[in-house]
Amino acid sequence: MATAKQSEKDFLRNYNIHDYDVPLTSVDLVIFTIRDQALQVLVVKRGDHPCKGQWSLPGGFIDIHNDVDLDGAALRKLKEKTGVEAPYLEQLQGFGSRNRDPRGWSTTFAYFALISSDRITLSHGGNADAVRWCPVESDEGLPKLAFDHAQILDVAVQRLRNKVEYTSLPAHLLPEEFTLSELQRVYQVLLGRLVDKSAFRKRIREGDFLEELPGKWRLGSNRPAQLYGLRKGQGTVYFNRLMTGEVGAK
Amino acid sequence: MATAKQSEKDFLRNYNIHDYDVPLTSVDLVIFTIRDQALQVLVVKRGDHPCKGQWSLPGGFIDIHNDVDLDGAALRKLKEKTGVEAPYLEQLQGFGSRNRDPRGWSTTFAYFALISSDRITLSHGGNADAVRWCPVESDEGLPKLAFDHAQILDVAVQRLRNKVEYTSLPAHLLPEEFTLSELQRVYQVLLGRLVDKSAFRKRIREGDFLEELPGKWRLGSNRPAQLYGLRKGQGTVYFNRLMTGEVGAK
DNA sequence: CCAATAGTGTCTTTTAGACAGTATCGG
DNA sequence: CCGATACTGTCTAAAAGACACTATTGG
Repeated sequence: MATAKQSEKDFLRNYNIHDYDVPLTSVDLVIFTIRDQALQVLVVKRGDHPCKGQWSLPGGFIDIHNDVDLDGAALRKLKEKTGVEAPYLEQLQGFGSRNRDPRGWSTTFAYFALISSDRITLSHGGNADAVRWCPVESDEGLPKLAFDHAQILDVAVQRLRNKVEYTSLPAHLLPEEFTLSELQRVYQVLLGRLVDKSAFRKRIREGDFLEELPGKWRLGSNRPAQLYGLRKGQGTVYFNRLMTGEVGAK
Repeated sequence: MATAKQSEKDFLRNYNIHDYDVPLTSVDLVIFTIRDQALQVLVVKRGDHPCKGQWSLPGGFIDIHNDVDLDGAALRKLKEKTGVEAPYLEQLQGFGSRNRDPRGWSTTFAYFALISSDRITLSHGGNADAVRWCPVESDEGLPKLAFDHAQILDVAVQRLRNKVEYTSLPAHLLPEEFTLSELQRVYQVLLGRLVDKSAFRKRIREGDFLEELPGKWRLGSNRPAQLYGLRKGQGTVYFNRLMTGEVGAK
């Protein structure tokens, strides 16, 4: 047994990754928010080669001396761009091919994040217009993205829209306190259709992931609205049916 | 404009990945099948360091000179181990950290595959018992796996069991021709519970992803059963509700 | 009082759930 | 005829869908 262990030790001592041809590895982020009643995504202007000057998703190489794991690397990059500490962050999908980066075979771990737009101050590196929000839908609003980032964004939007149908994810796009009507509007923006108020509220109530904030109200020139917050220590709720209804269908 | 292009060319000419510290990158496979009415997974005995002699999931480094993209790399490895060409293959999740491999910071793209056990002849490299199927459940059946492969397997099993509740995925675990009862048994094995026959068949019929094979029957000492096959050119079907029923609940 | 938005009640329609029943083979 | 498995029909219960109704503010 000592021999086998010794043999492994010898192997590791002699192992040098620089002897091999390996792909590049990065982490890229698709950071979503709701602004002006529309789904928007964060893009940055590249300051370095390759694709210098083009817009792209925020991201970059893994720093093997400082990053501990993939999630950590993604969180680090999110913090660098937005200052946000603990939003909703989920691994989206890996992408990798010999073509996607002119420097050679490269892979990326794409993450997608949901944040409330009012929690953020965009950190513009040196360049003043280096970071901005873009509406996902409008054809003129979204610039051509570097690398395969348009494809990554597509996959992310699909995944988000899909999950809206059966999860409580959209709540992460709102500030800490919000009304049910505000939440419903977010769902409607993401779904691209109106949903029935009564059915929506029944659904949310049964999901049981919100808590009423006692005595807190959104005031206006109408009936005050109860404020809610995400129930602590409760992850994403998966409903057991899709949201199939549409208002005015009959 | 010519200057910017030239600048990018100069940059790429001088770029050498060996100047940087990058992580290792591999692709690992969780290959599922149904054998003996149980969910089983393919494991291989490692022939090389590190973790030589330990069981692990099949996989290995990306070959940047021959692989075109991630999916291609995964398909190549699947073919090497099982000879299967076109099963159900889906990217599971990326894993990466400084600890998971003794050689240093490493990442892996885990895939999961579903295949029919009767389509396969395991290709035993040089070593006769280098590849085998293991039941996923039984505690004694599954050996300790190298690296973080136990965790990867866990995530894969969770994902599969989850998708069974609302997709047509389990059909890929059967041979080309099968009966509805056989399909129901697969669902039951994966769900770990019995489901009502009538409700099951209604669900499958409405999913409309199977086609009756006219004049083909499974015979026995009972009423013959209609054989079905997957409808061509139709991807996975997502039902809009979970399979909530349980037999004998009332 | 009116406009505007918040929130609830109720009837209808759909569909899953439960289980009993019929069908068709070999022996 | 019997055992076994395939397949269908029907009643019931529960939930979603549709929409009208009431509630409460500011002006």
